[in-house]
Formats: sequence, structure tokens, C-alpha cells
Amino acid sequence: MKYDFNQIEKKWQEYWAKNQTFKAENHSEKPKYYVLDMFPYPSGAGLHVGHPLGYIASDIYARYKRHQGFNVLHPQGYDSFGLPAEQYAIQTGQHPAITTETNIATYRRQLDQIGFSFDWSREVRTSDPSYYKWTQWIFIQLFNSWYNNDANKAEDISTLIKIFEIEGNTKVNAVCDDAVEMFTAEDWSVFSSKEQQAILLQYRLTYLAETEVNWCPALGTVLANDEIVNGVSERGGHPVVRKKMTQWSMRISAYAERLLQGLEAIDWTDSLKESQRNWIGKSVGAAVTFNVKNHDEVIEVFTTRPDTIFGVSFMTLAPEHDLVSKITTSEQKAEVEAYIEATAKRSERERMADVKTITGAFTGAYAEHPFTKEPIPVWIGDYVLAGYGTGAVMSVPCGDQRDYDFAKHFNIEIPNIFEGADISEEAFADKDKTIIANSDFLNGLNYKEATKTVIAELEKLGCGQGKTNYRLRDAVFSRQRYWGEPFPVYYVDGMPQMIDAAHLPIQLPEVEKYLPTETGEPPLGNATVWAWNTETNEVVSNDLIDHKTIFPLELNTMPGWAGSSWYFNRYMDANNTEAFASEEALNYWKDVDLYIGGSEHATGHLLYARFWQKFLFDKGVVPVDEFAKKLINQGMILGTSAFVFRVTLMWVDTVHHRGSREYLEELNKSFPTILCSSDTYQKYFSEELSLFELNEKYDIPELDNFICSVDTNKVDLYKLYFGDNMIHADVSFVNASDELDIEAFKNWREEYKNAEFITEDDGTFKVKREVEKMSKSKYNVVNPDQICIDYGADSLRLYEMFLGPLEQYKPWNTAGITGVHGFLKKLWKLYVDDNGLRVDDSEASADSLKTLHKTIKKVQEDIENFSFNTSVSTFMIAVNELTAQKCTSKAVLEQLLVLISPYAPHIAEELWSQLGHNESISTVAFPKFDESHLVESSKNYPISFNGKMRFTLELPLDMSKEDIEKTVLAHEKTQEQLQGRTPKKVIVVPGKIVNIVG
RNA sequence: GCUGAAGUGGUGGAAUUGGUAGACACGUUGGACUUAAAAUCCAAUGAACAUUAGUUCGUGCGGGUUCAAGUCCCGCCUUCAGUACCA
Repeated sequence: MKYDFNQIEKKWQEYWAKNQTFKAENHSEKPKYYVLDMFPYPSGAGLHVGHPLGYIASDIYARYKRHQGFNVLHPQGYDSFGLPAEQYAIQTGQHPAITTETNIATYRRQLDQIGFSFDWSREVRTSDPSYYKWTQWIFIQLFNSWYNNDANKAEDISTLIKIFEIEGNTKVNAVCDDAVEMFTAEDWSVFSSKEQQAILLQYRLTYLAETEVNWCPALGTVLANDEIVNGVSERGGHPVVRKKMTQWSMRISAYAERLLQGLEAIDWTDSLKESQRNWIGKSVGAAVTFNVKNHDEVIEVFTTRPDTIFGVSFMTLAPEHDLVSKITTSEQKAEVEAYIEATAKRSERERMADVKTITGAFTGAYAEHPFTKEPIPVWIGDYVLAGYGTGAVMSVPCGDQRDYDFAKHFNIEIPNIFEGADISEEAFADKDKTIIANSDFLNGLNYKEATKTVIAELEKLGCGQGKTNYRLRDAVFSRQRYWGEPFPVYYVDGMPQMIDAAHLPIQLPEVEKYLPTETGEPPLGNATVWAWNTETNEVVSNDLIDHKTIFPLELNTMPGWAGSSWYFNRYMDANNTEAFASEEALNYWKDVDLYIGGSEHATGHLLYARFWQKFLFDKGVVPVDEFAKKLINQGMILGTSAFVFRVTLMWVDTVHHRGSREYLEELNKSFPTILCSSDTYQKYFSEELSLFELNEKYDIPELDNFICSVDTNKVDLYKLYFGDNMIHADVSFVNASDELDIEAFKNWREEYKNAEFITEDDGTFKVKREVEKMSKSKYNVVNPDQICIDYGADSLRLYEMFLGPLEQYKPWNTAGITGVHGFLKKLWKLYVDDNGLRVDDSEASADSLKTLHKTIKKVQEDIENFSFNTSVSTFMIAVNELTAQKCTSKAVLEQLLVLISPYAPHIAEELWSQLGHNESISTVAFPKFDESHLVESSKNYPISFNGKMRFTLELPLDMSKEDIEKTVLAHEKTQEQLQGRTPKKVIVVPGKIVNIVG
């Protein structure tokens, strides 16, 4: 019987679906294990071979855990709100829900055919109203909460109102907006409802505020910082500008410290934790206020080196700083204004790219040193960022390189306040070696002591205190898009009101057009039925808005990360209509034990999700405050692009033929399409080849015609040379030996129909290969569907793992799949031959048992270390050995199947059933490793001379060191190596090696 | 610049606490089977030298520790990813 993988795989996929083999129960005697993949956005292009890499790894782990006796939750779903469907809707008018549905169907078919052990009964889709109902619900919880710094947790807003009623806000220790006005209990009682609401917004964990946002005019939407790459939008590459807008924001800054501390408790990769740490950007230091001379103003700065306060020789403000216009003297006004104008013109990008150029201007004003009362000149410079800290720094040139460079450039004094530091060339920034000098009461102190002392002194003077700063900014939560979660919010007199949770979900309204409105409102502004009736509690027509009982609804929608910030909790109880998950389910599953996904989500999804989890934990909704114990980043599978070289006309001499440039461009259009292989290109074209040389070398009729058609009065034919132009060829036209299917290529595009190919002497045409990201535009996408048809899902699964370590980036090369496919055929033959099953009850040989147990040991270690590539090799070795041993023993072969089943589940199920089992192999106990089968009596010792291995010698393992030494020295080959010399030393490591020195 | 990861045959990659470098595959070459192809099987395959035995060199580069270094230490180089003047 042949290994008919197509039939076998179909059969078992149907079996698993029918029997709900992988359905996880929320009650079980078994210990729980939750394996999660980062759910995909269902794009229109479907899956390519790079996508399933992480899913295969997690599937192997999930299946392994089932064999280990765990109740495994391994769900999958779709992050189905998103920009591509909306863009498609804008172009075609097709409703995004329909596109999304179609795309999901494709994804599901592709996922099913790879044989994943997902529990599809728990599928979630973020765009499904039954799901986003709970996303809206969480939003309402955030709105109704404030962060109590004393309790260090989120609390219901009612507790804050109570405090306001009793004592106003003067003593409240809350995370809130920067500029909150103080009020008393009496003030509060006489505030209007609107005033009270406005105040509360400054404390809520999600709040409406005028924020400077990254506005992308082309997309008509706001982008988060991590959605912008190099100053343009991540999707589409459109320009982005800064703009002030009223937006919903999430007060993630309240959780900065807990998000940082929480990293200690979770087993995530170091690089990922490091990214999050940098993103949170904690710095400990002090806030110091400096009085401005002859003004009522003060300059507040944040510094991490308050110990260096006596080294301040100037202050620097960001050019955008509010004080600049107030304190600049009339003499300096012109210069300062010119500077501000110049920096405003420089785009953010230029400022970033060009950090070397030092610019700035003197305001003419002086601040007063809090201790010495000396005047300190106040400068502005664009190396100080308006958005960080207070937008002002106390500049200590002797201790900070940027201040140092600035001072040098503008000839500002650089006082040295460090004992024994040389600051003639650069600033001295080493905290550990710092001993303060020339600093009054700080003299002789080290960094730590000085910092403590100076903060105490500043507090005494009332002009400073210790402070911790975070780089982490509150996250903008509004998007001017259609295809996202609507907010459960309506507006009364401009103040946002939450719709009662009982009336959720608020479903996305229908719109005519998915573009922003003509008045610049978000797409929901096009909806005609988008008003809230507070009496009937339903969405009604906009015409009925009377601002008495019927009010307008929010027009923004939520960002992509809303739905993905809590989906892992929904899987625990995905079909619950009463709650986002039952308490029972949440308490049973608790958290994700293993989360696998890409590292690109380090500071987006993975930070926001931790934030929401901590919030939900504070509210008592979830039992743990970190949602994933362990996280692994899978690397990316890259494409191997294929290139052909297109010969183009180049003109070497442009000076004398200035007037005929246009003619040359014309000529290039009529120039025949000549394609050559990389070898030919290397051989001939890398050196400049002239038109006539080319024509001589190859007989190309079209080239003749072309040469005849050239008007030699306009151009000099002898001045024409060739350049190359690498063009992508679709990888499906190229075989394993890099040879191009010329006919297929010609038929691919109209422009290549009559192309001339310069082939090798043997008629072949070789492409140039280069590794690039796998993408449609590079024509290097390999579709898993075809692989499954040609080799089967088990081959695909094994091969993806075989390619290399999970976390590494590695190129795909379809040719290599024959290796693992051949392995599966060999495996099959071990069980089944032309006469049917060849497995019997014969006793296993010692060799076979040794092979088996060595395999069990290695595979178990590999899975637990997520080293899946090496276990595939281990299987190959095992099958090669068992084949050579002619093993037919059921005792051995049955166990081997269980080992392989997480990797190649279809073939394992099939052979398992052929061995006479009626139940799925999926929960059969994992084989137990028995060391006794590996015990050896002898060892093939490598015998080295001066560290170089010369020959091996089989010796008993129980032989003593002395006997080994004697035996080896007596050996004729040893004598041959020594050639009469006496060894100086003989190293014998029993069981390992013998090394003879001399 | 900083942070993190990584550099091993023609290619993907193996290699426990330092202990036979290149496992397992792909590719290539030769052979068997076949009318032929596919499939399958066998053999060779790091480089150089040598008829053979074998020798020398080899894990990015330069040093060092050690009986022994891909692995440990010091100093560099390169690539990839993240980050961007964070006071």
C-alpha cells in the first residue's frame, strides 16, 4: 500500500472535525494548559508558507501537552477589523463585512488543510457584534474608573466623586491630566453638571481630550506612533502631519510602573522585555524650579542628575516652550524668532536625521540658581524636545555630552564639578565614578549621596523634589475609520455619555460611502441612522435629534488594538452571552501558558493587552494581572526571489548630445526586450558592452532592425552602451536548479511576449536568487495550498520546522521539502509494504529499543526547549536506524508513532488506526524514557595527539584510567604517531576522550 | 549612537558541563533499476596537497586562557531587528 497522503489527510481532518477531537472542556480532572497563537488579520491574499510557522510550532506543543495528560485549550480566531478591508470598500463599495467574511472562509480552509488541533467551537472575530459588545463593555468600565495612586489600582469613579464631595480635589492622589485646577468641596457642590463632567474627564482612565495627533490626510485618520514608520504611514506609506484634535485617550501612563514591574514576573524573551522597558522609559531624578530674573515666571526642569546642579552654566528650553515668547528680551527677539521659524520648518524627520548639527539661540533672559543665586543664561535649542519632561533642561555641560557640545559650540562656560575628571575633550557622564567637587555642601559626595542630599535641600527651599518620569504617553484611542468598533457613547451638550451596558452592542451603522464626510467628519458621519434615543434606548435616525431625549452618537471608532487587547480571555468562554467570560471559566483557565507570535507587536498589542489585563484585574473581573506566562517570538520565513536581467540602453556621453536626450528616451521605448541570465550578465554585461559587440555576439534580428531604425544624425550609435535592470520573475516559473521556464515567463505579461532570451549554451536560462521578505509584489510568495497538494500537510509541517530554529529568520526553498517528504515515505514503509501491514508482535531488539529510547529522550527535550528543527532530524535518524535494523516490533513502532504525532498528525493517526486502534492517537500517553536501554558497555574513544584527533579506539567503559592509558600507549598507531617521542602527559577523561601531549 | 540577536561547507542548519566540527537534509557528481522518465536504492561530497598511507588548513577577524576552544576571556569587523537628541 502506498502512502496516499492526500486521502489520509482529508480523512483525518474530517474525523477530527466530526468527533470534535480537540474541543476543550471548562471542567476537567486534568491540569489545564492554554496554548495561544497571535490571531491573524484575514487579508485578501490568504496564507503564504510564512504565516503558519508559529501555528505549527504551537500546534506541536499543544498536541504534545495532550499526550502529557493536560486539558489543552488551543483556540484560534480573527482580528477582523482593519484598514485593508476598509480600503477595499472605499475602492469598490463592497461592504467590509462581506470582504472579511470571504477572507475568513479562505483562511479557515487553508488552516484546516494544515491539520491544526484548534478548538474551533471557541472561534472569535473582533468584528462580530457578539464579540465587540464586550470590547464596548470594557471601554465603559475604563470610562467609569480612575486611578488611585494611594491604593495603586483603578477604582470606580463613584469613589472619586465621593472624595470631591467631601474634600474637593486638593488631597486626591490620582493619575490625571497635567493641568488640573484645584477646588474645594464647596466649589464642587456649586459646579454645574457640565463642569463636574469636565473635571471627571480629567481623571477617567479613558478620557476625551484635545491632543496633538499624527494625522494622515491620505487615509483620513489618526495613526498611533507605532503605526508610523520613518515619518510615513505603515500602511500605504502616506505622509503624516501633526494636528490638534479632540480624541479619546487611554490613561495607560497610570500603569507605567506596574507594566514595568510586571515584566519581572513573566517569561517573555529578553529582547521583548527590553523593548517594553525602553518604551516605558522610566527615569528617576528630580524636578527643579528655577526663578527667572526680572520676571514672575519659573522654569521647571526634570533632571536625572540633580547632584550636578552646581555645574549648571545655562538653561535650554525647547523652541516651542510657552515661556520663550514671554522672557525673550527685545535685543534677542529677532534672533529667537528667526530660530523658531527655522526649526518649525525643519520636519520631524530632518531633526531626527540630523543630530550632529548644533543650533540654538540666546533669549537674553537669565534664570536664578536656587542655591548660589547666580544668573544663568537661558537659551533655546532644538535638541530639547517639547514633548518630554517639561520641555526644558538645566544644562550641565561637564556632565552631559549634548550640553557639552552645545556649550562648546556657543562658547558657554563649562565649569568642572567632578573630582579628578578630565573634561577637556568630552563630558564626564559616569555616575559610578562621580565624586562631586566645587559644589558647596555636596563636595566629596558620590552620585547617590549627593542626589539624596540635594533633593532634601531643594525640598527645604521649596523649589524641587524627587521625581520619576516615564516616556510612555497616553494612547490615543479614536480612529476616523468605518471598520472598527463603534463607541457606546452619545453626546449631551458636548459631554460624552455612556450607553448603559444592558443595551450593548451598539452595532456599526450602514453608510453610503466609507470615506470621511465633506465636512471632514469620520465615515460614521455619513450614517443617517446614528442617534441615540435615551427613552427607548435604541439607535434612531439622525433627523430625530432634538438634544432633549435624542442625541448624536460618537463618530469615531476604536483602533485595531481594542479587540486584540482582551481576546485571550474571551476564548476561555467564547459563547457566553451574559459576560465576556464566566467567572468559573476565567478561574479555571486563568492565563495563557504559552503565547507564540511575532516580535513586531512588542510595544503595541503586547503592551496594551497587559494594560487592559491589569485594569480588568483591578476591577476584579479577571483573576490574574498578567495574561501570558510565557511568550515566544517566531522568526519570519523569507522568500527567495528570482531575478532576470533586462538589458537597457544607456548613454555614456551626455555632454555632446544634450539636445537629443528626448530622442534617446524615445529609442529606449522602441528598444527590443532582451533578457539575459545572471551568468550571462556576469560574464559579458558587467563590463560595458557596446551595441555592436552585442549584436555581433548574438544574432538577434530585432536588434538589427533597431539599429537600422536609429537616426544617426541625432545620436552616435557608438556612444550607446548597456545597463541592466533586475526584474522579479515569479518563483513558480523557476525550478530547483534556478532554471527559468521561459515559455511561462513569456506568457506571464504582455510586455515579455516577444522578449528575446539570451540563454546558456545548453539552452537553459538561470535566474539570480536573492532573499527578501515574502510578498506579493516581489513575486516570491509560495502558497501552502500547492505544497499540501504536492507533498501533504504533514510534509509542510515537518519542513517548516526543519528549516531552522523557530525564532530565527530563514529563507524558504521549496526544493528542500523532498527531504522530509522522503522521510515520511520511509516512515510509512516501516509500517506498511506492498503486502500490507508488516508490524508484528515480535520482541524488539536491543538496538531498536536503544534507538527508540534515545529518540524519546531527545524529542522530549527538544519540544520542551522549542527546538523543533532538531527533533525532525532525530526522527529521520530513528527511521533510518529502524529501517536498517529491519524492525517490525509493534512495541517499538507504536511508541514511535506517538512521538511523531504532534509533528505529523495525519500519518500518525492513519498508522495508529492500521495498528488496530479505534481511538484517535491524540491523547495517548507520551512514551516514557527508560535509561536502561541506553546503557553501553564500551566507548569508541577518540585518541588525540596535542589536541588533534588521529584515530579512535573501542574500549570498555568500566576500564580504569590507568588501564586506558596503558592500552592506548601500547597501541601500534600511538607508536606510529609518537615516532619514538616520549609523551609529556596523557590526559584520560573516562567516557570522553584521550589526549596525548608530547 | 544605544539596545538586542546573529556570523559554521555550494545551501538550510547540527554540535550537552570546553572533549571526534559539519549530525540531519537540500544540491551536485557517479552508479544500479528502467525502452525512457519519474520514483526508489547505492556511493562520493569543507578546502588544499598526496598514487596510497596520510598531511596541512579550516566555525567573521586579531589576541589570550587550556592537555583540548565553534563553545570561555579581551579587542575589533560585518549583518539583521528595534529605537532615535528622553535631560
